[in-house]
Amino acid sequence: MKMDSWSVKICKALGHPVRYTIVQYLTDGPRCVCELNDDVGFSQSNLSQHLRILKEAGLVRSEKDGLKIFYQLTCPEISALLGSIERVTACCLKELQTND
Amino acid sequence: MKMDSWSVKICKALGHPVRYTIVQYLTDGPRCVCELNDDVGFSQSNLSQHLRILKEAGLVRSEKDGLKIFYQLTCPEISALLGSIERVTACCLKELQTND
DNA sequence: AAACTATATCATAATATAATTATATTATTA
DNA sequence: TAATAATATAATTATATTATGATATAGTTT
Repeated sequence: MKMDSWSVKICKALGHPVRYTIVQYLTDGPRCVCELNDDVGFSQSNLSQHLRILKEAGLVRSEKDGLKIFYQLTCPEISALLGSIERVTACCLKELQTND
Repeated sequence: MKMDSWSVKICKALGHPVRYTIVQYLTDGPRCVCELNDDVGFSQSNLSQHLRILKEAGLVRSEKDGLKIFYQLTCPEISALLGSIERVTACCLKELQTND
C-alpha cells in the first residue's frame, strides 16, 4: 500500500471522537482496556472495536499481562502529531471566526 | 464547539484520499478549482463537495478571481501537519512490518 | 441579452462506518 | 475443573459518508 494512503488511514483512525480520546489518554503511557473503558465511557465491545482500528492503523500495540491487556502508542511521533493537530485546530478556528 | 472535537473534525476532513491529495497540492500555493480538477481527476461536482468539507473544517479558504475560484491553505501549520502525519505513517508501517 | 465557462448545490443511490447485542475466547481463581 | 473476569469477535441494525447526475448561480464574452 502506498505511503500516501496509509497516511489517509491514520487520519481516518484519528477522525473519531472515541479513538482520538483513546490516543490522547495513551500519550501518558500504557493503559489497560479496563481503565480506558472507565475513562472513555463506552460499551466494552465498542471500545474493543475502536482499539482494533487503531491497531490496524499501526498507531497502538497491545501486550498481555495476565487477564489484562495493555495498549500503548507505537511511537513518540504520535504525541507530536497530536500537538501538531492542535496547532492547526487553533488556527482553523481563528480563520473561521474572523472570516464568516 | 470544544477544541478537541474540532481536532477530530480536522482529522476526518483529512481522512479521505481526495481531500488529503487536495491539501497536499495546496502546500505549493493557491490553486484554482479547474487546476485541482485536472490534478485530482474527479468529477467537478464531487471535487466541489470535498472542497466544501475542507472549507468547513477551516483548512482552506477560497477567493474569487473573475470566473475562477482559487483555494489556498489557511495557515502554514497545515503543511507542518502533513509532515508530522508522514513521520507517524513511517513508524506505523515499520511497526506493522516487524510485529505481525 | 444570449451563449458560454467555472463552480456550487441538491436529491438520490451506493457504500462505508458505527453501535448494539449476543456469544466466544483466554486467563485466573476458588 | 467450574466459575469468574477481561477482552475479542460476529451478526445485525442504525447512521453517516460518498459519488453521481441534474440543475442552479455568477461572471464573462460575443
